This record gives sequence, C-alpha cells and structure tokens, in this order.
Amino acid sequence: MPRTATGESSLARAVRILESFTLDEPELTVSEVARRAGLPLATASRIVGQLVEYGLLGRGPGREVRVGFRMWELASRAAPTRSLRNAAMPYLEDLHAVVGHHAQLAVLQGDEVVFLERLSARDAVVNYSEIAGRLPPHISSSGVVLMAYGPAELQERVLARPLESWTAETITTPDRLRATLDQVRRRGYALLAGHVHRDATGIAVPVRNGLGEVVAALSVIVPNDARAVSAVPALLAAARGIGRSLR
Amino acid sequence: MPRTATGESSLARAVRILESFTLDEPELTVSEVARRAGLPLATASRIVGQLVEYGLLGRGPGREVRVGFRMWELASRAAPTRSLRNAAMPYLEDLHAVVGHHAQLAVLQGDEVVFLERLSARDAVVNYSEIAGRLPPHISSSGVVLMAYGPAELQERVLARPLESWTAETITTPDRLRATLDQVRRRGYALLAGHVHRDATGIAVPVRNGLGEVVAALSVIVPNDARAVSAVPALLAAARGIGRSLR
DNA sequence: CGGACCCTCCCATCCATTGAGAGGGTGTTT
DNA sequence: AAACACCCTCTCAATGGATGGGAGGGTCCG
Repeated sequence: MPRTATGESSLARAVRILESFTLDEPELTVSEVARRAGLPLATASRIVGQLVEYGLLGRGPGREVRVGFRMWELASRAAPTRSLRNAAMPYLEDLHAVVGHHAQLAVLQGDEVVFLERLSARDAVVNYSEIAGRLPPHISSSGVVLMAYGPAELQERVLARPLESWTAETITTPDRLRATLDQVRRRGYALLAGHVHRDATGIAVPVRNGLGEVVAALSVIVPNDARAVSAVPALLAAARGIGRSLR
Repeated sequence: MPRTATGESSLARAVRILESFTLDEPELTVSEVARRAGLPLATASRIVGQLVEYGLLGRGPGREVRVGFRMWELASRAAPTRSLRNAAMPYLEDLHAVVGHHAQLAVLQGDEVVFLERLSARDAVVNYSEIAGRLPPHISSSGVVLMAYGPAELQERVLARPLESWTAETITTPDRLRATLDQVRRRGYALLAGHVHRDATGIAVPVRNGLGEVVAALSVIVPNDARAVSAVPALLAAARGIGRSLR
C-alpha cells in the first residue's frame, strides 16, 4: 500500500520528527517519535536512520534518539541569534556579576517570548525560563517589555486570547495588561513581582539597535522583596551598552 | 528530464543545503546555495523554499537566505551540549572574571576540536576560535589536552596527517607533538605560547565527568607573556568544579 | 538600453519513497 | 520458562511526489 496516506513531502515529515523533541524530553525511542510525528513506525524508523546518518539526530548508548551535535553546529551559524548574543554577552556577564541570580536575554518569536541566553548563579531563586524555552508574553517581565514596544497587532492578538494564570499575581485581564503596558512605556522598564513564581521578581528593559528599534529584552530575576527595584539602573545601562555594540 | 541525475534522497539534498552555510558566510543567495550544494538552481530554489516554510531556513530583508531561528531552537534541545554547558557555565564565568580575556569550553567531535562556549572581554587579545567553530587538535591548547586524554586511535590518526602550521611556534612534527602530549599528561595541563597567534597563549586543562573520563577541555587565552602560567591553578579548580556538577 | 546577474514557476516523466508485515530483539510479568 | 509487551529494522511491489530544463520576469549596473 504505497504512497497512500501521504500528501506531504518527506522533508515535511523529517521536520515533524525533529520537532517531536522537546526541552523536557530530549531523548525519545523511535516508537515515541513515530507516535508524536504521526508516522507509521517503519517510516519513522527509516527517516530517523537517515537523519542519524546525516548527523542531525544522534543515538545514545542504548537505542534512544536525540538531537545531534551536527544540528547544534549548523544552527549556531544562525545569524540573527549570533550577532545579538555576541553584542550582549559581555554586558549580560557584568549584569549577572553585579545583580546575581539570573540575567537573561529574550526576543519575540511568533507571539511568544524565547530566551536566547541566561546566566544563573548556583544559589539563585527559581526560574522557569530556559534557553530556547518559550513563554507567553503576558507572564514575564521580558514578555511585557517586548509587547509594550512591539507591533500593535501583537498586542491585539495577545489581548484577544485568554491569559493563562501561573500565580495569584499573574496578569489575567486584558485591562490590567493594557495598564501594565502603558506603565512600562512611561517608566521604560517592567517590574513584575511574583507573576511567574511567588518568590521571584522579574525586571526587564528594552534593548534597542542602532535604529532605535526594540530588538530584545534584557532582564534579571531576583528575590521578591523591596530591594528588587535597585536593579533597574544597572539594567538600563547594560541595555544601552548592548545597543551601542549593535552599531 | 526528470529524476535523472539523482540517486539520492531529497533529505540528503536538504542537509547538503543546510551545510552550505558557514560561520564566515551565514547568508547566501539561492544561486550560491545551488552552487555549493551541487544542485540545479530550480531544485535548490524549491528545497530552500520548503526549508524556509518549515523554519529551518530564514530569509533576510532582501532575498538572501540564512539559517532559521527554528533551527536554533530545535538544536538547543540537543542534550549532549546542554548538560555540559549548564554545568560549566558558572565556572566559566568565574574563570573569565578572574583571568580575563577569553575563557572557553571545547569538546572533541570527529577528529576536530569544537568550541561549545566562549566568554570574551571586550579588550581581549586575538582569538581565532568561535562558538561552533572547529580547529585541528594540534593547533590549540584545548586540542592538545583533548588529544592527550583522548582515545589512542585519535592520536594515531592526527599524528599520521600533515600538521598544518599557523605561526612559527605551531607544532608541525609528530615527534614534537608526541613530546607535548607526554608533557601534558605529566603536568595535567597544556600551555601553548604563540601557537595560534604570536601574541596569544592558550592554557587548557581536562574536564572529567563523574566516571573520571575526560569529556571536555577548559581553556583560557591570555597575552603571550610570563604571567600566563599563573592562570593554571584557577583552571584546574574550575575544571574540578565542573566535574562535580556533572555528578 | 543592453547585458549579467538574480529568482520562481511550469510540467511531463519516473524513481525514490512508502508502509504493512515478517522476523527478531529485550525486558518484565505470570 | 513461558507468556506478554514492548521495542526495532528490513523487505518489497506499487506509485505519486520530486525532478530540472527552460520560460518568464525580476533587479542591478555602466
């Protein structure tokens, strides 16, 4: 029964296979891959075999499959991430050294916030964000900053959707989100205490490129107490430095 | 004239297309991609179009093509890189803060050295290594460490090949390389002054996992002068810390 | 305004891809 | 030790998605 249920290119299937790996489950069996990608086992086995051959996937000591080293290598050539990261890294380090806990760099991708880089102290407060991890924009300080300075359509789309709640402090009404965005634009930074986790405060500022466009958000996560606001000047200064490095 | 010159899967071609992007030239035109991947223009155009649709490639403001954000996202889920990087990052930061210049983490991949992470000061001495960049093992201090503690077959393969020369100091004879490897094993670290660039000294130490296996090299690049050796204790201490974090 | 590049779409041809099933693993339960 | 429940890879005939020369239409430059 050949070629029957298809209607899609083999490339599309390969990409679906690559997408079945997540941050939480970076290792899967072939069967699991087949299930997630919605492919017959034999087909999944064959494509996985090819991807392993080309290095995009790799095999662990058993038969489990994971994303391959070659994939990481190819992806690290991605220009958008690289130039921003290179410009930001020294400032992110300084920020981390001074403020402690977590210092992060995030960008907008689709309608979500993606963290490009994160520096964490070993004894830092909890933090749910992960490098390459995604969060809805209304949850985190980075997201609110990126929304506030982002395209109007994005704001409308996010405001139109139900706002997921993570703690008692999370913004869950469009009105409150709108008010927060206004406040961020007035103040030039976002400070959200206990929105992601009750013990943590996120503080974020916009990073502007040479043209004045907001291209990223720089943020720190600190304990949820009165001293949190003192991190704002360091953030603003670091964001300016990154902007200058971006030419 | 369809399907004639093929004999290979479309997936193989897609991977060849992804591989035509390099660190030095992260943006290519479709014609350039076709040339590098050895594909007819029409075919390259079609596959590039698909890869863009799936997000593995992206388009710049003009028509130029680059590696896509989604590719970076998928690759960041690669387990081998992630756990080592996460364990090493805090120590790499401390090392960088204390020693200055460049602090790097490298692993062996194939018969080459690949840099997983690098922290650089803005005013640091020159450094040719790049994140996701490759170097032949005999050139750099990281490479020599990874060779010294690596599998015997690797040493034989590298010793059998011609040893490329970068500066007057570069190791170019098998005898000298063998002697250097012995010295590294005796001392527990590698110090190569002026091998990559005459003004820079590389110092590297092995990073061991919980089983005592050498899984990476930790290194710093400092100015080529008498103070260089003083970085060794800090490197050794950091490598032990990383090893402990790897459980 | 000619020349040298770019890029995408078209479409008749046909071979690489397909997936059920066989065959053979490994690990756990009865 | 047998039964079970998973795993995974290979085979093979049928076929529809991939193929690539060329047409058509861009942009840039001197």
